[in-house]
Amino acid sequence: MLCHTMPMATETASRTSRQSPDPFDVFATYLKEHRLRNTAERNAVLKELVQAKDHLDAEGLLVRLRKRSHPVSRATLYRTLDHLVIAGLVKKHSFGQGHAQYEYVLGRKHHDHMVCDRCGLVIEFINDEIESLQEEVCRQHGFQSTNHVMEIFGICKDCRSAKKK
Amino acid sequence: MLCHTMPMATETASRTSRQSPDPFDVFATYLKEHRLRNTAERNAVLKELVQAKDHLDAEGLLVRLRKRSHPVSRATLYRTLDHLVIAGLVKKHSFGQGHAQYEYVLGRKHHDHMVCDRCGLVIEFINDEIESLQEEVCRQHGFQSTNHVMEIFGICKDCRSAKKK
DNA sequence: GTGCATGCAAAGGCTTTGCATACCA
DNA sequence: TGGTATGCAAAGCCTTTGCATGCAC
Repeated sequence: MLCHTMPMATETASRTSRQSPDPFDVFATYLKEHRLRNTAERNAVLKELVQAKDHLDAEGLLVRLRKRSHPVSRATLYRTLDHLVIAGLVKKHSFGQGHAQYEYVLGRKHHDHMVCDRCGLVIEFINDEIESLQEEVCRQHGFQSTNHVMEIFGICKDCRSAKKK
Repeated sequence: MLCHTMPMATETASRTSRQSPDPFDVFATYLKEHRLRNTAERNAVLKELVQAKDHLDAEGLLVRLRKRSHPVSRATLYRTLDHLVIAGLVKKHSFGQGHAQYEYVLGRKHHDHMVCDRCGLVIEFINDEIESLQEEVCRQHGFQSTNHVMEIFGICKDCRSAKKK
């Protein structure tokens, strides 16, 4: 069975190739400007998100932090995530109903998501035409957009062929 | 307490210019097909959603039901909402973080939303070009879309001018 | 040293569930 | 009448918060 590893080229490129700002520097600056403290816990959370390839929820982050870097309490995790979102390093999504998912976005181009209802797979895609149409719509309504989300739910390629059998 | 569950003919007419299917009929059919019971509570919830112009959350529905038609318990409300979503009469959104919002959609064209971060205003819009681009993206990925959501967050016209003053 | 940050545990908000009773089919 | 639907209250889940202690600045 074929794997769908197709248009991820864009993604890998945007994350690694262009020299994007160092997340820890950016975070340090944010913390300084807001007179917040640069702690090991805060950096551990950021590190885990930078390393993660997928979207992670709070529980997943907690587990990884316990295993791999620096265990952190739930309270600190949530408080840190708030800062990371405000600082623009991380985006918060609510695909599934119930728990939020977090994604490291610094230096990455805006992208949208397809989410498989069956296996939970998240496919990212970029479509500039859609982006510019969105801006157009905002202009028409005098709406100043700060953020937008597009999510397509359905059944992914693999689940579709699995179903047929 | 009196509960009359039938003033729907007028309703449907006023809501849509095109003759769209009667929601109560559609629901009744759904219930019959699934061997579920056609109860006053279930119809009251549907009625409230049909009448509502805006997106409503569970709490808002509960309040309206208490005041205007037929009081319903939280448990029944949520259980009924699930059925309405499955039946395709209602869509569930999670704009705000925390509580879901419900919207009656039967016979309405698919549309997307702009949500004002300041005042909570929800503006609906339709853009066929975006729709077809979305379908195109799905085709490219072999993804079978069942639903999609586009939300633009930001500051609405009114809040922008209010801010300037 | 001064406060903010952390961790713990408890509380919060929304939603779901177990169980006895009510009522549709 | 049989068996689902309802309502109540309690529990679940994710997230936030209060408070004493710890640590960055």
